[in-house]
Amino acid sequence: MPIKVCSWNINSVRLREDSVCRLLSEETPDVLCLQECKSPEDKIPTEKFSKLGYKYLIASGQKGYNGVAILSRLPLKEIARRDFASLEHARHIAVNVDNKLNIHNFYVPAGGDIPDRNINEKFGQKLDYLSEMAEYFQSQKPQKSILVGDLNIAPGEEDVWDHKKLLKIVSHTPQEIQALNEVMLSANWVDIIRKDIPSGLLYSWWSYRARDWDTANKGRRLDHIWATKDIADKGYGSYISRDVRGWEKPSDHAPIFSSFDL
DNA sequence: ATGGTAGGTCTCCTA
Repeated sequence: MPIKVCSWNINSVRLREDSVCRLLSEETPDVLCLQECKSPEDKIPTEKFSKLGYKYLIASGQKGYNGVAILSRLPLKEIARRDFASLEHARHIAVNVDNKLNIHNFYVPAGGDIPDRNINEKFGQKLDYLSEMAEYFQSQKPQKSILVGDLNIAPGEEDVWDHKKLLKIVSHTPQEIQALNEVMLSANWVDIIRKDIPSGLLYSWWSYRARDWDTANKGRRLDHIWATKDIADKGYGSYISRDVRGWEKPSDHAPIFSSFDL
């Protein structure tokens, strides 16, 4: 049986509980990885998710900011939660799914506005976070693993609406793209979304600030699904549900999907 | 060059 995985920055799981239910009903992923839950673990709603068959939830939460969670209809076991860059932020959780594969769910720091760590502390924290991710995976040598989440970096020219205009904008600077590449090389991760959809513009995020996000289409591909090389060939059928960005009271991110035939 | 919108710990912080 293939396992269908979804990653979605929900921007408040409590405000968008019904949107999560709608996504689960319409897209039926086996595992849903959420970021920016903005909720302590014990205040994440569970009842409606459970009624839809998603009985397993493992989360790392905090009040007001950040927060990651994994919802599943297959059994989950927590295998890690780490405080990369010692920020004391809830930005990582890792689980084993049904003894078949491991999933790391990340919410990488956005990094502030100015891409210079001497002026902007947040940019430095983002780079540190990424280098500690790389160190971690270098020592772990993960296998049969998936890494998903809002990595807050759009690495490719076709992952942003204007490559040249965005080169100095946090999320698309060469420095961040290099740091993300180091993470990728640390465990031979393969970008499954781009393996399945190798060319063409592809976005998963559109700012709330655009007057008409759909027409302007100034998007970025900030959300990712990677797999270790040993199972990369088993990944298929990736897609991004752009329609979800147009739902009532939307998150600024669209959910992304890949399936794995394990 | 600027400012635009959204969410939560809500006149301030984060994205």
